[in-house]
Parts: sequence; structure tokens; C-alpha cells
Amino acid sequence: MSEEKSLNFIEEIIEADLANGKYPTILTRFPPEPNGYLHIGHAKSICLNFGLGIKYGGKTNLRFDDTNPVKEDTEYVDSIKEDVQWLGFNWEKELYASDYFEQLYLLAVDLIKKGLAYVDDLSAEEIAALKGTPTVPGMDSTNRARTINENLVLFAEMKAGKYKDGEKVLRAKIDMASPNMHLRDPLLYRIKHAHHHRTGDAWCIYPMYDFAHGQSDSIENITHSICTLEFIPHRELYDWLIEKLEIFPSEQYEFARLNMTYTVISKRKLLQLVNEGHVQGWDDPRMPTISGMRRRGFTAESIRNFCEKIGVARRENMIDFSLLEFCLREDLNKSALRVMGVLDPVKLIITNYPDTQTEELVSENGPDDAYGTRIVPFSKELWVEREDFMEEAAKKWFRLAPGARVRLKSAYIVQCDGFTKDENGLVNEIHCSYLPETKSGSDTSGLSAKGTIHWVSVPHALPAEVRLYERLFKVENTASEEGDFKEYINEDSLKIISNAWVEPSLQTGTTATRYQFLRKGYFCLDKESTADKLVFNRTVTLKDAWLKEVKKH
RNA sequence: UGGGUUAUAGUGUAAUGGUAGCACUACAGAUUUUGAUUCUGUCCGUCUAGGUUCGAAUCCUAGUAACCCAACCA
Repeated sequence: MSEEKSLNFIEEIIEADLANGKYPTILTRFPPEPNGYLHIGHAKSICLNFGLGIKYGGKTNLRFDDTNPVKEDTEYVDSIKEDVQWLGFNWEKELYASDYFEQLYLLAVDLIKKGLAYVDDLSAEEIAALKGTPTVPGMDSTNRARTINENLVLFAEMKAGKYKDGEKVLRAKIDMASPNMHLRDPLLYRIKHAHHHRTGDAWCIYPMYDFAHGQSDSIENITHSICTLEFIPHRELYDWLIEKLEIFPSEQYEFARLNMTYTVISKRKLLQLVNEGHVQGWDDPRMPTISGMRRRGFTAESIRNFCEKIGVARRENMIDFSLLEFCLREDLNKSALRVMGVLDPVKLIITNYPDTQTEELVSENGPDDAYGTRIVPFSKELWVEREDFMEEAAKKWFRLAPGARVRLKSAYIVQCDGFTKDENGLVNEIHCSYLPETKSGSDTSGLSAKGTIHWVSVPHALPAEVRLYERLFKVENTASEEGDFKEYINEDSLKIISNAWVEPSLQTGTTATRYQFLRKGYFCLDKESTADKLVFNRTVTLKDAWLKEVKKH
């Protein structure tokens, strides 16, 4: 039954490694720096790393790459853990690069003893000047010739706090003429008299990425260390350090990071959007952060499916936002409760319906019988969608218009007889007569209506605020446009409707409940919603064939 | 213009010398008490030029384009 599914290039490597006995089992890791919130690009990495662990019966660690104390905070650690768990993954161990500071220090001492690292007194500017350029070889620092003993003493003094920030660094002794800039005696340690969110003031020297990441991988016996393409030039250094240190040979593999149309996916840019007030926080429902998407109403399942569909490769990519929406709708369609809500209300009066009568009609809750039914109250006055009425019916118009017949969902077929306008010329009442024998479930009329519309009974309706979201940017790819990415922000990405009406069954529900407002889209309760003031987020619209028809003309 | 990486429909991803497939998008139709869902169909592709081969997306040669690398960030 199971179809042969093609492997991505990392799976091929793993299967080969397992087949030839290179490793008995695999261990991967997801290694975020706790300096911001996770976004959809991280989700790709999470699904990849944890997915491989699951697929091949191995394990995956969650490791915080917390080697730069001035940028990191426990706030981010907590949010990252929450997001990974929410996505549905369990880590083998929760680890921190800062747990290895002592071991890393000893590894650095080892490197010095091997004559492969030295303490340099040059300033950042001087080091940069001597580094050369991609086309011009670098030149040795005079400190490169220091003896092993001298280096040992100086490095110990760095650790002991004898020097101020920037006075000294530890560098690997490799090749100042290498065509790979990362091999021109890269910095291994720098001095930072800064408070670390976990180690406090215990350290004033901190390892650089290149002397922490691969070593942490090795300490944990990570078999496949998977990162993004921009780390390709680091791999030579990654391998060099592991070889010279004679530690567990973890191997680095790189894949292309996720790019998506109509958004930005970079911590730096997302941070700007938050700090400059273009959005209301990291979990603003317009943000491509995991927390933003969760608040917006995305399901973890839909995000995992998306990550599965986009694949893993080594070429630059730009994924259509519509694929994400497809995955979202695909999942929500299966699980969302069907309810009725009117976003732009206009009153419909059933002239031949008894003034004080109320009926309890039965309507289905979901896409199949398993969801059961609920009671929806019906009466003489209903709220219906303003856009479902036209004074003069257009071609192919299936909805309300004078003389036209429509089905009120789960209720009756009504015939539109007329309408009234207010002093501003705005339609304020639609007058209809209902056909009693067309009652839903017991229709004996033999009549049919082309269109079916949703409604809410006026005396029973609950007021609600509804927040509609559009894409955050006006252009597909801000990076390929002139100027700053913020010039392309869509100012209309949030529309708040304060006078919507929803059916009474929506009084109870949690932020975990997913709804489909019939014909209007998928919605969920926002975290700001209260029993007195319901607030809904529109997660995504339904596909709308009529809208397309209208746009054609 | 030093080094590295990558080029397959509009987008993403397969095909590991042997029928260029799948998904999204777009378009058309059927069904529908959601103009949703579901179902059916259509359009559209191997960066270029040579070469090897019975046979090339795949191998070779030469181009072209895009991205990455000169932070005491990760």
C-alpha cells in the first residue's frame, strides 16, 4: 500500500550512514539562539531535525546556543520551548551551550597546548585590516608567534578577568592566506564582562559560534548537525576544530532556508516590526512567528504538513504564501465547527412570520455526521450579510435581490419582496416572505434556491468584535525591491469590525476551538476575548469563486 | 573581478544514463442547503551552446545567472 516516497538529500545521507554502519543510530539537534521568538523558518528546521529523529528511530536534542550574553534572555528560552512543544515535538534533552563553558575552556587550552591557538592583543579594527579581502591574502599578526606558555598564561588571565572587553582575543592559528575567510585565524574567544542569563557573572570570556557550536555537537555526540546554507563556509573550520581537538566527529550538512512571499522571515526584520510598532508584538496574528500564527488560529498539524510539502533542498526558494493557506484550510476544513456569524450586518425582516414566534432549528456542526448537530434560534428579524443583497441582481447572482429566492441555511427559502433605505441612501431593511413548507429537513415544496446564505436571529444574536488580517507586505519579495523593506508594509493588514453578530452557541468556547463561520472563513477566539466581549480572529478566508467572478469584470 | 553553493512548469519538489512525475497556483466543468468541501479535466518545464552515448535533466567542456563569505553576531 505505502507508496515509494522519494528521499531528500539528508535522508539519503542518513540511510547510507545507517546502512554502512557508520552510526548505529542518529542524534540530531535543534539549536536556536535564545535572542528572539521562533518563526516559520525555524518550524522548517524543527520539523526537519525532529522529523529525522522520529523517522530513523533516533533522538533530537533541544540546545540553546547561548554564547552571547548581551543578546539573550530567559524570556526567549521559555517561548522557544513552548513553541517546539506546541508544534508537537519532544526533545531528548534540554541543553545549553553555556553548560559546556568549562569544557569548552579546556578544549581551548588543549588547542593552545597543541600550538594551534594564540592570544592576540590587536583591536577589532586592526584584526579586520590584517585579514585582507577575498581577493587579497591576509597578513599575520605579530602576536601569532607567541609561545605556548605565554598563550597559556594570557588566556588564563583573560578568563580571570584581568583584561577589559576587546583588549584580547583567542584565535585559531590556521592560514591567513586561505581563500576561505573563515580560516584566516578565526576568533575563538572574546572578552565580555556581561551578565549571562544562566551562568550569571561566572564568566567574562565567551566562545564564538565557531568554537561553541561544533564542539557542543561533538560533546553531545550529534551525528548529523543540520544548519542553513550560509554556514557552508564555516564547515571547513567546523571540521578543522574537531580534527585537531580529536573529539567526536559530528558532521555538518546544510539546507536552504525558507523564504515566503508577502512576508519577511528574519529575526532582525521581525524585531524591527515589533520595536517600531508596525505590529503589536511578537505574537501579533500577522507575524510569521510560531506564536503569532498560533494566535491567528493556525494548527500545529497544518504547519507540519506545510513543512513536509515544501521539501528540503540546497537551492534558494520562495514559497507561495498560498501553499501555507492551502495546508491551513485543508486541516481546518476537517476539524472546524460550523457556525454562523454576520460581519457586515443588515436587517432582514420576514413579513409573513409571526411577530413573537421563535423556532429552534437544527444545524450540523461539522463536515460529517460525527460532529453532531446544534440548535440555532430563528425569528422574524435576522441579521444577514450586506454583501449578500443587491438592489439589482447581477449576472449569475444567486443571492438576495428583489424578486429573487434564496435558502436561509438550515431554515427556510425566502422570497425577497423589497427593501428600504435610510436617509443616507443605505439599505437598512430587506423585506422577505418565507415559504413555510420549505423548512430545512422537512421540505415538501419541491422548490429549490440557487443560493444559500447564512444569518443570525436579531433577538438572539451575540455582539462580537472580529479582526480581519491581510498579508503584511504589499509585494511578494521585499528583498528584490528598491529601498528598505518597511516601505512595502501593507497598512491595511488589520481591519477591525466592532459590530459583528454571531449565533448564541459561540458564547462558550476556548482559544483552542476552531470555527468556520459559514461562507466567511475560519475563525478562532483571540486571547483578548472575554465572556462580555467576544473577540474573533479570522485565521483565513474560504476560497471564494464569486469574488473571482467579480474581479474578472 | 578570490573562494564557495545552486540552476527542472508561475511556485516548490521528484526522476540516481532508459516514458520528465507529484503538489500548490491559474483556468474550465460536474456535484453541493457553505459560490466552501469533494470530483473531473486543461495550460505550462529540464539556464545556454557544444560534446560523449543506441539513448542525457542526469556524464564531459565552455559559458550565463542567482545566492553566500572579509561581525570580538549566531
